[in-house]
Amino acid sequence: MGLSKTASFSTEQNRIAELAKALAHPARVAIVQYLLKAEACICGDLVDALPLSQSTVSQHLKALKTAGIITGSVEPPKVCYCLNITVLKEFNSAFGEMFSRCC
Amino acid sequence: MGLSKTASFSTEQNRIAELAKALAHPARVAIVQYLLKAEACICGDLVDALPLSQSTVSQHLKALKTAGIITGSVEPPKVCYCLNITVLKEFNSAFGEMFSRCC
DNA sequence: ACCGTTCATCGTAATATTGCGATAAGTTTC
DNA sequence: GAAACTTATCGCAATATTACGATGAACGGT
Repeated sequence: MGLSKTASFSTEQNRIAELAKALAHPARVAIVQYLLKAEACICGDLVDALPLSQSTVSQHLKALKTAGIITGSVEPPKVCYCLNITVLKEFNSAFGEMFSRCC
Repeated sequence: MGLSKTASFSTEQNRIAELAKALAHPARVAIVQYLLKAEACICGDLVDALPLSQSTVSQHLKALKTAGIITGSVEPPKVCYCLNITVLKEFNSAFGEMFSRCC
C-alpha cells in the first residue's frame, strides 16, 4: 500500500526513523555538512553550492526543517539557515544510545 | 523525475545517506533494536515480534542487509540474523564525525 | 508604484517505497 | 518421495519521494 504503519511502532522508533529519513538523501547530507563547516548560519548560498535547482533545494530544506534539524530565520532579502543544536544532540543521543552497547 | 542524482554527490555523502536510509523506517529501527537487545544472533522470531507480514519483514531485512547493517547466515531450517559490528562502527564514526564539532 | 532579488509553493512527471497475498526455494523429518 | 517448516521472491496496488520549471509572495531600493 505504500503506507508506513506509523501507529504500529513506538514514538521513539518513529522519531529515530524520522531523523534518519531527514539524512537519507545525499543532498540533505551535503546541506548539513555545509552548515557544519560554516559553523554559522548561512544566508542561502546553498543553491550555488548544490547541483540542484532552487526549487529542489528549497524542498530539501523544508524536509530538514520539518524534522527539526535546521531552522530558518528571515533576514530580508535572504533567509538564514542554522543547524538546531538541540536536535543534533537528540540525534546523537538517540543513535549513541542504540549503538553504545555494542561498539 | 524521482531520480536521486547520486552521481552529483561525493561517495561519502552517498554512503551516509545510504546508512541513514536503512534506518529511515520504524520497522527497520525496531529490527535493529531487537537485535541489540538480544545481544546475539536471532533466528527469525522477527516476524512474530513485528506487526507486519512475513513478506514485508523479509523485505526490510533485505534492505538492512543491502546497506550492510545486518548479516544473515543460513542455519536450517532457519536463518540467523546478526548486526554487523563493523558497519555499526562505520555508522557511528560517520555521524560522530559530522556532529562532534558542534555537540 | 515598479523592479529586482530571494525564497516558497504549485503542478507535473518519473521513480522509489511500503505492504500484502501468493508462490517458489531450501531444508529437515517422516 | 511427501509433508512440514522457514525464508525469499514475484506481482500488484497505494502512497511517497525526487526533480524541475513556472508562478507566487515578501521585501528593499529606485
